[in-house]
Amino acid sequence: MKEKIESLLKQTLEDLIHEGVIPPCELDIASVSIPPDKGFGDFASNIAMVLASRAKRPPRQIAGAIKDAMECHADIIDRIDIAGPGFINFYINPSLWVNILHDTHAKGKTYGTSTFGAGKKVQVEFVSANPTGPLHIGHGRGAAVGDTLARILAAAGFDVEAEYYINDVGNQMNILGLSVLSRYRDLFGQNIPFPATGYKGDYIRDLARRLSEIHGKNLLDEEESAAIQTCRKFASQVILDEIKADLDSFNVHFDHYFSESSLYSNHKVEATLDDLRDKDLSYEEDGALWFRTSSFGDEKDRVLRKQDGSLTYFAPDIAYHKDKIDRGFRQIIDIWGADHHGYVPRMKAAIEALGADKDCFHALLIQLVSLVRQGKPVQMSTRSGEFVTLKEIIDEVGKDVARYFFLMRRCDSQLIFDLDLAKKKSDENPVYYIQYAHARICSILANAADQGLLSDVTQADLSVLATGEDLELIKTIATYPDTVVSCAADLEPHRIAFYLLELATAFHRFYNKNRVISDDGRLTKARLVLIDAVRQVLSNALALLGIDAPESM
RNA sequence: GCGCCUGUAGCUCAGUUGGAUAGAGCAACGGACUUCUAAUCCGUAGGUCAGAGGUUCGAAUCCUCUCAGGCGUACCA
Repeated sequence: MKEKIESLLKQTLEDLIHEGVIPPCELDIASVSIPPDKGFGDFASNIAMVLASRAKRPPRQIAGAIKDAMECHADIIDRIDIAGPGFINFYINPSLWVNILHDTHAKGKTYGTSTFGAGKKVQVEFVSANPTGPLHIGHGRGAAVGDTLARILAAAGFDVEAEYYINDVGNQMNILGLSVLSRYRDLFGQNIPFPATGYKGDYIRDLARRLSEIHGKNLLDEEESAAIQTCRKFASQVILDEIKADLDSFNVHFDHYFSESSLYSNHKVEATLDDLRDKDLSYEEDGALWFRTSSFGDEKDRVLRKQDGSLTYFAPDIAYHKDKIDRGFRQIIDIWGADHHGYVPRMKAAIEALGADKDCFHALLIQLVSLVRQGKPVQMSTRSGEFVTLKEIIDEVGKDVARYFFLMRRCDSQLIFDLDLAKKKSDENPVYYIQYAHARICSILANAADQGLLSDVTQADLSVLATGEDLELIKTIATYPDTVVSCAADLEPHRIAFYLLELATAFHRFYNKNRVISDDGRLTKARLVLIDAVRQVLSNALALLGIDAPESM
């Protein structure tokens, strides 16, 4: 609908430029928006004000010329007003609005999808937590955002891949092995001081216990490095399996798990380092190998290989992103915790140095989540083992509430997750408000089915819906496809959460003021079509957030 | 010190990328169930958009400075 008005406006502008009424300009500036108040029509354009200084004529006069030229489209536009400093307000012919419902019905689950990103391969990489411990609440936000963003991009027509990068190489994995071995020895009375940097969570003791069930006390006799290896391998495998199970119960799905160690076994790290050296992008200094990231906007050069000969985290990460580029992704979206924001310039530099367009890389930074229980902040730290796991959150408040809470804020705004609030099954909880709207509709549809009213609704005369709350509902349904596109274009999934509230509100208001099933047969049929469309859109939008749409509550 | 994010109603947050009288939810107050689910609806009240300058027809939005909170500033990951 919006596009229709926009193209009409552009066409009119072109004609007026041709006639010399207004000076030449790019047609792109002719955009149409939904006004803040219903009194300003269905759509509005500020084009006359934008053109005013260029045309050296008052905006209202230009608006008048545009209005006169557009009034011939009476089949689409009911009325055109000029308001305020020079806004052009369009009132759409109600019979056109009503047609949206045919569209919703015909498209069903695909209503809201588009070809916006057609033909473009994008990758979203998220969570990517080290397999050194269970996922905690901070990972939960990244998981919900990443998974939802992937769903939104797919709905907008992109060819999307969701990927998890497993950091299964490096020092923290040895610390994990050492931590488990230490607890294992404890079980057999060997009291060796626990490593200062070790992981202290109870899950480490569980892993040690399970290891003892498999190996008995055999690991005590092994050489320490071999025993650490055994512990490490076992622990990371078990933990990764648990992470996958947690993600599954959170309705988060990945197309691909990418192992860091594969970069080594396929010699990709080596190849990348060679590549950088051959292009003179790296150099030796002070016994270390440096990458000239400062030539690409970073504030200083970065170390690839340390003095002790081992590689930094950065080195394989460059190889990893080179691999992403080689896989043909037009957009590479990394979802990171905001505490990693200092890492963005060097990754961008790396992308550019690798010869890719630096704008193809987006680091989406997710701000911190702090947990509040009974009004008090819950302290968390992975190393000390004091953290609330994602699994605990899901068990406590449910998957749907947890996902919605993570998705209802802009990513760059810090999130206070109030556990007591999340558990309340009341007005304070927006998730139930939205799901309740869906359940209510299902209930009405079931009633209608019992009365045999659903048989010939496709022939319903929808023109009876052209007023009041019925029309408001239709207009809200009509904005859904645009909302999905804007979320995909701006990488802002929270807008779907707000859209759902808006649609649920419009429905509840409609419900309280009107009856769907009434003595008026024509109106009943039309309204059954209407609420089924609302049900469909609620269900589609909830699916983007990975939240269930219950048929009864 | 430098860099990034945030600051909007008592609380939690939106604000379509510069547009019209700044909006929701919760909390407060007052109403609505003989009716398809009251986990709902309607009404009232609530604001120096942290502060000060600037840019222009027009600023919560863009620029500069100040203040406050968070994060970062590794040859850690």
